[in-house]
Amino acid sequence: MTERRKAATRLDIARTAAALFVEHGLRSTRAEDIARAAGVAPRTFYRYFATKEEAITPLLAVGARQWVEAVRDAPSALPVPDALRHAAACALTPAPGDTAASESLEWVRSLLRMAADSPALQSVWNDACHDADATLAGVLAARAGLPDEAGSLEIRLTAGVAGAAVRAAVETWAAGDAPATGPQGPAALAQRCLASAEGALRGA
Amino acid sequence: MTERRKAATRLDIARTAAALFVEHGLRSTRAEDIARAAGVAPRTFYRYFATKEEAITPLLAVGARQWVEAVRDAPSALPVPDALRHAAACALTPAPGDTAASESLEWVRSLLRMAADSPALQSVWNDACHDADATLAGVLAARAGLPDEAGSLEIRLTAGVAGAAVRAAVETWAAGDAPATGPQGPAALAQRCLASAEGALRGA
DNA sequence: GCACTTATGGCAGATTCTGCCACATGGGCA
DNA sequence: TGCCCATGTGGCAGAATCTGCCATAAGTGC
Repeated sequence: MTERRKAATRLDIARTAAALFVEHGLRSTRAEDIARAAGVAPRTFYRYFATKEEAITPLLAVGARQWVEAVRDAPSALPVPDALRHAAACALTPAPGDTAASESLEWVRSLLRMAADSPALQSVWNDACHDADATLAGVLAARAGLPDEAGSLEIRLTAGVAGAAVRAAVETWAAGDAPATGPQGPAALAQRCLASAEGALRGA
Repeated sequence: MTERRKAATRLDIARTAAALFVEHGLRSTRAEDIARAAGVAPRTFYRYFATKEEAITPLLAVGARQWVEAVRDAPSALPVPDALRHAAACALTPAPGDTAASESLEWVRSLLRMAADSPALQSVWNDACHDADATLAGVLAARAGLPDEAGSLEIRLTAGVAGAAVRAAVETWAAGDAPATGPQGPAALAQRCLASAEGALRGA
């Protein structure tokens, strides 16, 4: 239960940080400001995040998390490429009326745009993508029946390629003005990318 | 000419930093220590690198640079997947007797192992890989005749997939004890990965 | 050799980050 | 319920990181 509390404050801090970054700019927002606005002590902030830029990680990771979990929960009879595509569609398509999901995607867009001229934020996004690749590799390994072999070259390659495909889709969407749903939305783009990459995804 | 000088000191600092990291550990090496050992002022160090971890970037990027340039210099008649494979083979195979290339690879191995238990170093590696993807996308766009469209979804996808393949190969090699040449070397692994991913590389 | 651009060094100071310890909070158990 | 303990939190001191500013030196072109 205490785990749940920690995750909640973690998300609280993340949302607070993102809001401050968007409102006042990344540069003129200090870690102390985020902490105060989030209602925690500076020392506590640094127990959750190593740097102020890292504070937005939970917001960037939520989509990836849903994707990976959807892959885990996909019927094991489904071929890997299909499981990846279906999971991406689920994770990146906000259900009509689900404002939380839509707003989550819009936050990602705002943050990615901000990251365009901030190496530190860009780095956070890179890390988030890499973490997603790593956990996806673990899920694919489990799916393949391998006990703990997320380190296998084939698994790593598949996870990396799938991750690159979804990443390209999300970044392309975020760079434009298309709505989160529809043919230019992240889900649709990811379908196309994963389809293009299908040949490289059969290896797992 | 001043450009060349700057690149030289940049590499100097990088080598100094890597040596200190390996010898005394990342934690107990301060930015000031690196600066002194490299013969520059701390203030100058921070003009080259934003953080002490970032100082190793040039060492991680040299291989990627060679790969991308080999792709650029490949005959334009060569299909993209073949160009990528051939370039990877050239960039990751140290010529017999070329101790510089071999040692460069060994440095990468040491640094990647150190990065295994240092989020900050891992982040630097992620950034290096992403930079490589981005420049590769530019080269592929030029190859395809597109004026400046490194931002096209297809190009980005291809570069991302190719980058993921080579990255998986290099990381797998670095995690093991295989020599830099031979069937378990990075070049050979990259060949296999790029071959597996070939289906996803025809899009450009 | 002379002007000029540009890199470097040094210093002050803001900010970031960490170690340490005391306190509070919340979950488990009698 | 009431106590106990594990654990999260706050506060403070201090180290390390990072930046702005200006003076100086180095090197670049005329």
